[in-house]
Amino acid sequence: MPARPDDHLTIGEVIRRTGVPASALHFYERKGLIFSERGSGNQRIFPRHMLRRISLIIVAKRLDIRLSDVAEVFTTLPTDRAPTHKDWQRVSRIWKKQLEERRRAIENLEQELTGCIGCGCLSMKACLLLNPDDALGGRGPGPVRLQSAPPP
Amino acid sequence: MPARPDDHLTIGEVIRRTGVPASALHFYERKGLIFSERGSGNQRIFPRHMLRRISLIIVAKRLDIRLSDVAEVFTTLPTDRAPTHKDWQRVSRIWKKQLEERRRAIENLEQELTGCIGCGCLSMKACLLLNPDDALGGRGPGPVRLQSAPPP
DNA sequence: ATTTGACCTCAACCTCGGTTGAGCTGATGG
DNA sequence: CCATCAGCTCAACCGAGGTTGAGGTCAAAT
Repeated sequence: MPARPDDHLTIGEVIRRTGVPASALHFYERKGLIFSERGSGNQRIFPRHMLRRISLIIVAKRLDIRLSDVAEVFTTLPTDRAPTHKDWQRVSRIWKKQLEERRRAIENLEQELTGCIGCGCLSMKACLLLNPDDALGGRGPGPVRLQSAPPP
Repeated sequence: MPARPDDHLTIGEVIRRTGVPASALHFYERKGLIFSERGSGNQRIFPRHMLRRISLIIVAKRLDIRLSDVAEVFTTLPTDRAPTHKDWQRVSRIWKKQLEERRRAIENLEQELTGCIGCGCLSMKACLLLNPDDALGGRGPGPVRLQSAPPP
């Protein structure tokens, strides 16, 4: 039973409370997502409010948000205390928008695919599925550049 | 101007028609998604109908379908001729279902997140966002195992 | 005769989100 | 005195989906 001050946790305690393994915590620390002080023997000592950040990382993982995006919103979070309810609302609304975007992208693909199921042409020059950002039509007949933008 | 028989293409021709770089074609071949005969100097000679398979791969990429899934549906495709319209319909309906599943998963997350924006507890033992497959409640009070299944 | 172009193979490298293992220290208990 | 545990660092590895580069071959053009 470590006689830690009540607002600091060892990595073992953090692991028990969050379920996040040490290797991942180390990793997050290296990425600057979380941070710790160090104890007498160089052990990590986490301020208790770090649990909140870790919760946010766990949520982000569920939402398939990349850690770099997490890092970005984390720059707007206080480092010396737990994020407030308002902080959470801001962050979660950002992430909700990302979800919405993803959903809309999928809905668009569903539309396209539905249209193309009946067609089935898969023509390299005419098929919408094969030519996403299709500016096709302004360039007259003939072969059309695929996949990459025209060179400048 | 290579005097190829009209139903066979060099890799260069395939690249020009599909926009897929040689490195990717090599890769797809190693993965068993496409195949080629070899010419006098060991060059790949692609049967023309291979363009259809490549189209399917391109579509799958747009849909964020993994190559292993593509490989799976490809086992149901003819290897000696182009897939028929029916083949395409079967495959595209499978992929459409995958899109639907993904959309529904996102919709669920959106729901959860919306619920949690107001709450903001992010409690390690009570928060739905943090405890996905929550069997919570059958196990009484006290700390609840996170992330991993209970040991057997 | 040689240079160019198209093609080949094989091995190494990249990102992302970590995991695994080797080898170390420092505190605690018997 | 020594074992054990908790923690540390650093380097290597995984899988997905390729890309990049070195070095070799072959045929056509100069």
